[in-house]
Amino acid sequence: MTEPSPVARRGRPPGTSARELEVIALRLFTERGFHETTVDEIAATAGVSRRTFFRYYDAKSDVLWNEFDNEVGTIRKLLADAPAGLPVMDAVREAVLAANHYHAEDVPELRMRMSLLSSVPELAASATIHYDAWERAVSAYVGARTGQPADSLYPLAVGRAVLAACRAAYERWSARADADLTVYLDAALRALTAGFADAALTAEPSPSES
Amino acid sequence: MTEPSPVARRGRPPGTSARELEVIALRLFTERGFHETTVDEIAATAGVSRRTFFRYYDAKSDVLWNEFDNEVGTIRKLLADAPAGLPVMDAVREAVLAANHYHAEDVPELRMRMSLLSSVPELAASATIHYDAWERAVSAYVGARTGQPADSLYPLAVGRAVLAACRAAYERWSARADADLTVYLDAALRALTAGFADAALTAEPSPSES
DNA sequence: TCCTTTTCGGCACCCTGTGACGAATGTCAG
DNA sequence: CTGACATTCGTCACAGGGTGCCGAAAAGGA
Repeated sequence: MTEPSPVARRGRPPGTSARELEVIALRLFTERGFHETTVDEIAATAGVSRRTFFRYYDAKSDVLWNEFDNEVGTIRKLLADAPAGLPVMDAVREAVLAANHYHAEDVPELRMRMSLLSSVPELAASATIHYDAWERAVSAYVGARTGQPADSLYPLAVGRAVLAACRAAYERWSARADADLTVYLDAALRALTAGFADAALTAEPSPSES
Repeated sequence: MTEPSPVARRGRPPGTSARELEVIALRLFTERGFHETTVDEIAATAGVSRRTFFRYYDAKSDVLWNEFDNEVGTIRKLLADAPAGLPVMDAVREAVLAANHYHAEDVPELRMRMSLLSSVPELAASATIHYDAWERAVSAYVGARTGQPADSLYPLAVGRAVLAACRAAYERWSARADADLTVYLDAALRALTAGFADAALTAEPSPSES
């Protein structure tokens, strides 16, 4: 992501990386379960000490939120470049969809991560803090477009409701695995923009390629 | 709440109650902060041991979710009694508003609790599990009314989006304290049902009686 | 070789949460 | 009054998450 410096650095070289810890943790969590895997085991597998793990991540659960946190920056950028004439909710939907196009080779890992995040209560709880930044990215855009403070009722409600719809889409996609993630996201966000007026318009996506 | 048995019970009488622990914890959290207050201190103030606290609540943070958990039952009941002719989203909005009428004397405590729940990250994280039951109450109703499984995309999205809008209302009410909570809830839910089409319809409530 | 920089490891410590088990405190039956 | 029963409580031990502290390790640069 950010390695424009193949130049030799100064101090002792890192013994691992945030990404390596993430991959190892995801594997161990999937194999043995989240609660059954201790931070010591993750660190030991990576060949570092427990103390070092907590230098890369503030909490055990944070190790699975790397990619999601990156998505926030992507959405901010997409919203900033959205055409000013586009209706607000359309701009939001398109930005969210664009930020959720994954390469086919990344899908299996994405599935595992989402499966854990929705099935393990402790991980679901850790979501709140990370969701917050995502919501505020949307709220900030909506506030700017409507000329209201980002923390007033309308932008706040939009930001949270949009994430709520996306979470529903994530969850159904994760459970069914029969269509592209963006199909679910599009359906949920269109239903939201329609005020959930007609349930028939939001039937489950029909099977297609994943 | 449930004390239809003034008859003498059998074993050793309880040394405290869930409610007493809640009041004590709320006071200590407000005075010293959540993280700065240990479970030992709460228990000691109530005159019981730490182990006993965890017999009343599964986690330190659960102590502030008592009332909210009760609200879920109320909403379920209100939705069950909603007239079948009423549009789904209207029924949901009316049920939520009815469940959030508080006596004036309960408002200060409600404010303190909500203030903590939204300002302390650790408490915000604990919200997920409790919100889940709330969302499922709405999803179940929406699923029943639309003839879809409660865990399919549309009911799921509605349940979560409704809660999201309510949380935005809770937060603004908590921050401004200038109008009745139901005014904020009504505004947020109407904006949601309108698909967030017109921001002007969702200006902040103007000052009135609290 | 010595200095600076950066990361790492180990240790001590506090707190949350849980299981086990016996003691405390009440009612009820005889 | 006494013993059986039921329910809650307190103590203890323990695993694990998370943090502050400090010296050691491993690099580059002068």
